[in-house]
Amino acid sequence: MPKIVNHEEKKEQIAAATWRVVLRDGMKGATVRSIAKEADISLGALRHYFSTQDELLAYAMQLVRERANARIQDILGEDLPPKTMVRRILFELVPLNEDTRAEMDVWLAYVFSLGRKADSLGVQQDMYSGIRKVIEYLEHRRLLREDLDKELTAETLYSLVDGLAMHAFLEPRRLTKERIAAVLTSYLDSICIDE
Amino acid sequence: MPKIVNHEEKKEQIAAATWRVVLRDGMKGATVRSIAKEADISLGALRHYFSTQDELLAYAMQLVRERANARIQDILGEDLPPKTMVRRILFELVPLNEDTRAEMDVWLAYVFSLGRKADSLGVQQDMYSGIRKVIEYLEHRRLLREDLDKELTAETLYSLVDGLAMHAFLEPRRLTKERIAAVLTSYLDSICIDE
DNA sequence: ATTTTTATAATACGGTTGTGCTGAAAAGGA
DNA sequence: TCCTTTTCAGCACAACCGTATTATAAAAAT
Repeated sequence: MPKIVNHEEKKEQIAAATWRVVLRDGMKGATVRSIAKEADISLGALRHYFSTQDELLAYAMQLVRERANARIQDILGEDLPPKTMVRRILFELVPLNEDTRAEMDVWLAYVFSLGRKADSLGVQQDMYSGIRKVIEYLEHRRLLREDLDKELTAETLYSLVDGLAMHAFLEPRRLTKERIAAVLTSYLDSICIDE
Repeated sequence: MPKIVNHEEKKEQIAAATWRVVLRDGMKGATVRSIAKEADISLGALRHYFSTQDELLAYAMQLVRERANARIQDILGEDLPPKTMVRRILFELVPLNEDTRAEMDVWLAYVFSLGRKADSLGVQQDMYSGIRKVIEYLEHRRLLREDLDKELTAETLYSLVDGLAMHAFLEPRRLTKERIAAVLTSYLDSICIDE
């Protein structure tokens, strides 16, 4: 056997380089050459790990999803008051620090570059059902106002979260993280029973 | 003087071809060549109206904005009950028919392809202030619940509108227009005084 | 009819793209 | 030591990109 190199680790390094390039130059600048340069490897080496550009981008972007999922799973493992836990989870889906902001920006640039393919590729498919579960969790803990339509509330919260992420991308100077947090908190309060 | 050709009209035809290309192939496929082909003109003819690609795209996308603005101005000119007028305006900002959906999809693909330039270019500048005015209009007509923070409410509504547009783009099969209308209507009701 | 200006077409050019191909270097197993 | 397999580098190629240049056609103005 040849030189030992952790395949998965190397692929993640390349994915990280991909993120940096997308953040710096947008999806248009995310060429295989510039990514290889950013990762400080040759074009041939890059192609050894990803045989096509689509494969590379799909991997790099799926990794973004997995990271976000992992963070949410961590929060679910903690022992927190229900409403605090819900707020913490929602705060992970919205750009409140430089890391999550970078993740969101990369993700948004990618999904919108897919054009009409985004639907069939099923990007962000389990997001709505995830938000749905959050709402049901609130109801189960008797924290949700009882006059609300659960489906509509979930859809509203879901749109609110991604709308905030979108505006944080397009207008980062106007939409500060404090403002994002305030919007999300106030909406959460508005659908919860006040006590 | 030479052959008479309505300059502005021709540019709008080319812009329309640009929209079709972006919808079909995404921003990546929006090359000057494919746009010229879609508009059924030569590359040289295209270049006679737009000397650079950026200029063409900027024109085509600003036209999208102007169309939306014009539709809203039309509604403002009508004589409608205040809440109906507000709902009608919000419905123009969200993809509820094939035309507005196409407009939104093209617009979203464009602004996200700009990457970090979007902020400095000030795309969708006056959107927030526009929503702000809608909220103030509701308050002035004594329709807005008085316990609400106006700024936060405007920011929430703004994010909700664009979040819905975004999801209509990414998940058109799940998020039907009926559902979009229901979400927007229910949120509008929730911030208005019930009577 | 001739001039002049615009509209359009055709072609060219330098650069970049994704991807394929070849071969060498490296390193564990025999 | 030799062999096999992985890792990686480099180059090549065809296609496409945005833009520039040039030439032709058309039509209003003189």
